Amino acid sequence: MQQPPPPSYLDDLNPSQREAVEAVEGAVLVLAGAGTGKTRVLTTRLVHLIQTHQVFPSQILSVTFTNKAALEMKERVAETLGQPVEGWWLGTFHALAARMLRYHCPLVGLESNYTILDPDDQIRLLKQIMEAENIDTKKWAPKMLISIINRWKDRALVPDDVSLDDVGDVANGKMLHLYRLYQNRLKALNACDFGDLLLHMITIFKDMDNQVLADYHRRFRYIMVDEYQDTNVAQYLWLRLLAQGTGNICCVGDDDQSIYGWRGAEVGNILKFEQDFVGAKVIRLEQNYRSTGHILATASGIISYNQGRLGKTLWSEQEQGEKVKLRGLWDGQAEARWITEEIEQLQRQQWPLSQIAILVRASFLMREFEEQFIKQNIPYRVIGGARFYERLEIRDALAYLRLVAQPSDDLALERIINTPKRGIGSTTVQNLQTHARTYSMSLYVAIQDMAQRGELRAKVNATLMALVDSFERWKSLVETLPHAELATQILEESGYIQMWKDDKSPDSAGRVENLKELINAMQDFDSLPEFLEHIALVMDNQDNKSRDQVTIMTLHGAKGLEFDAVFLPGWEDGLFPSQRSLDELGNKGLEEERRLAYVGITRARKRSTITYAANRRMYGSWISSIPSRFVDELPAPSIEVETETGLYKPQDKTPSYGQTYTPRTGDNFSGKNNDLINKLIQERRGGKTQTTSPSFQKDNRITHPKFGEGTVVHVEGNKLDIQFDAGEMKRVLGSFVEKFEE
DNA sequence: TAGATACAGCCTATC
DNA sequence: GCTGTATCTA
Repeated sequence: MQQPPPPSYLDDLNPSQREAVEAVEGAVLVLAGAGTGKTRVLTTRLVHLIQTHQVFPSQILSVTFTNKAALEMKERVAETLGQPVEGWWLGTFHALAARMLRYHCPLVGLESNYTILDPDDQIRLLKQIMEAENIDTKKWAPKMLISIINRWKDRALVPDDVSLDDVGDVANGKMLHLYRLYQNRLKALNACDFGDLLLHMITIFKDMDNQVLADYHRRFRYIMVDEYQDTNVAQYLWLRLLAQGTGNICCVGDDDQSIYGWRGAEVGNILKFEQDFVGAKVIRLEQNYRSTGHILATASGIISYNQGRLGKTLWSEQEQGEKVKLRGLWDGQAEARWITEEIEQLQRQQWPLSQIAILVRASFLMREFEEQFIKQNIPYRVIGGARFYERLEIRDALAYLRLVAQPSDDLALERIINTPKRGIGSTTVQNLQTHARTYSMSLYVAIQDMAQRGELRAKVNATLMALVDSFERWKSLVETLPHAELATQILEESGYIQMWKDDKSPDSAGRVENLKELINAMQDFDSLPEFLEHIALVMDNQDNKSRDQVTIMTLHGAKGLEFDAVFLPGWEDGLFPSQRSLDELGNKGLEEERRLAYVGITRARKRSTITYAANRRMYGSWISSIPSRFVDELPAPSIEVETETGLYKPQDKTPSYGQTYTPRTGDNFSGKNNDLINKLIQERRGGKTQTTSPSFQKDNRITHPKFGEGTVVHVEGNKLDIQFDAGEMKRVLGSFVEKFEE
């Protein structure tokens, strides 16, 4: 018998890629360095399973971190196969867990129409609990405490699992108690948060009295995981429980690109893979197809300073190319100006703008670039910022819909009970909450109950009964009216749309548009609950990458992407590596920052440029910095230094980070000339117009709305000491006074 | 109840 | 330097 020829989809793979594709049985870890064809391996492997091993797509579970990654995989597989794949379990950890939980939620005490709370709801809920427990929400920020709970959930710790040593004196030693109360509240609200989606499924899997895990073992023959270095403990356990069936699990990742430790990712998962899955095969993808030699050498040079790596040696057949440029500049504005000039030069040399990116450590750095681009008329797009479903008006509209779908959703009711304004104040809401708590009922029921007992003031009673009547009417329409029409009706009858139409602020028109877009999006779904789950788990910002624009984004956002030319500004100690990471996580934090640098440099195909500024405006005051310690780690043979004299001499580095730099009061530094630009930026972003408050100097004449006219005698940051003409000497904030032109 | 003033805190960001 | 929120006052 003759061997059949190997399938053609294997043709373009190098030996290690091919090995990774063909190793279908058992546990496999594919260590895929930056630019080594990771996505290609994942998609080809799936095609291989389906075509050569005759696996049904419904027997394959593929997990990603983002919807974008899932979508990309789906598209690429369809492309290779020539048709879309049906029945494949492909999605994010949370979407897949939610899909499972819909079936099994009664096992953890939830009804199938449970609500998935967003991070904002989580905070509000915890805050309420803290207030009820008399814990000072000023001393202990709810935002901070909820992140402790989230980290516990990342580690798959339910309240019973949390050890007392873990708790410390946070929230006066009541942290664990708060966690318990929080979980109880969620159950009472028939809700769960993102972490619970996985945690509940793990609880169900571990319970031997049900057959749930055994059923999934029969169902899934092959499991594939992308970005394994970003998994947290809960995700690892979820995967491991599922993989216990056939033992066929293939994880793809790169320990050098682990940059999400701060949100619970556990690099240990990838480092310990061989111990966790006994007999695991480790395959390294080391041939880089993306970057030129110097870029690769620079990235490798930096990352080699990290300890405890699995170790990979990236190599490439590409030419050495240009050296990585390094440039120091006077301040953030000069930096933006210089990079803009570089980009204009690339533009003249016919580099497409869509292949140029500016990757920043923190988003406040983006502003300076936007200003320059607007000035120079360079088209750009900013990735990041508020997502569609995070917008105020979308969240309000969703609250109405959530309440119709699930009347016990107290958080939704609180959100809209006085939006639009109905004359229901915090006192009324508090009374309702007390009543609801006393009788263990939802707020919605509490309204009806209090009304019946005649415990509400006549005016409030009338308003609330009208609201309840509306909701009852909308609820009765859920089954009969198409939900997009129902949503339109709700937003009109509640007066919510009208509220924005009447609003005079410049962004209200945009908000009305967004609401229309929301209703449009609803039409693609069969039911209201299905839509609500989609919006919580799957809704992505679609980016219009078709146009020829420079991309401005964070380093985190850039992982997985590539560009011809990449600019990496802000390489200053304290900013990058970020002081906060160093303070909070020490060497671990430093290494994660270094991996971020590695991710940044390896995004570039042909040109990589690193810059730093001696002075930068941060939160309104000026900060002087020294170049990032990573600058010293750049391998000299691959670097071309282009530094203005006097700004940076490696031998003569005087640590001055944190010192305040007194700005020149000239035009470059005052907010004066930026008013027009601010307006332009706001227009593009669709946001409201912001006013730049003028900077004040001694002897400026001012007016204050309350105290009248006066003279500035002393300036301290944004605080001014003013001698008022009426005789009084006062210290006021600059934002409350106006310059007075005589 | 709602508008005005005061003031803290701010990185990265998926679902 | 902006924004969200806590607190005060009409």
